[in-house]
Amino acid sequence: MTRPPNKKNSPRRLSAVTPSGKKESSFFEQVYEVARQIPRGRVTSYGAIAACLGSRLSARMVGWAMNGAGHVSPAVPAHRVVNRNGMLSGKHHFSPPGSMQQLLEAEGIAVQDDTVVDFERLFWDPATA
DNA sequence: ACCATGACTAGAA
DNA sequence: CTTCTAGCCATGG
Repeated sequence: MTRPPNKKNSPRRLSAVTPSGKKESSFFEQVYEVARQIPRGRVTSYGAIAACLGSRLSARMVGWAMNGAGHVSPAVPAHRVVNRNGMLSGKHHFSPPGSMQQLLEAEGIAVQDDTVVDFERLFWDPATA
């Protein structure tokens, strides 16, 4: 299929706010949308979301986007997003930091040593949605 | 325009 | 097995 010489992929141009709460960015909004699709009691990894957006290498941007997940609406279940190890790498960004684990346990997800138990079993792939 | 940072990941030693 | 390095892309200064 002929793909127009688009310099960049512009899937959607929704308004979102950067972690700094300054302007809007589509990248963050895409991350928020995927994150909101995470079923309750399930978890996913930054790379999975990044891959769904097109570049799994941009997992850093996903995590960074989550920085603004706390001030967007509807709220984004950032606590369901962990790294590919199943570790709650971003728990330090919660307030309090232990709230992330508490939220996961409230959904039936066992967390031990800051790591999701049976992470592979609870893993939810956005591409499979 | 350039440099530094960031809730990551995969690969190499 | 563990530990380190490099790549990645977007935002801020």
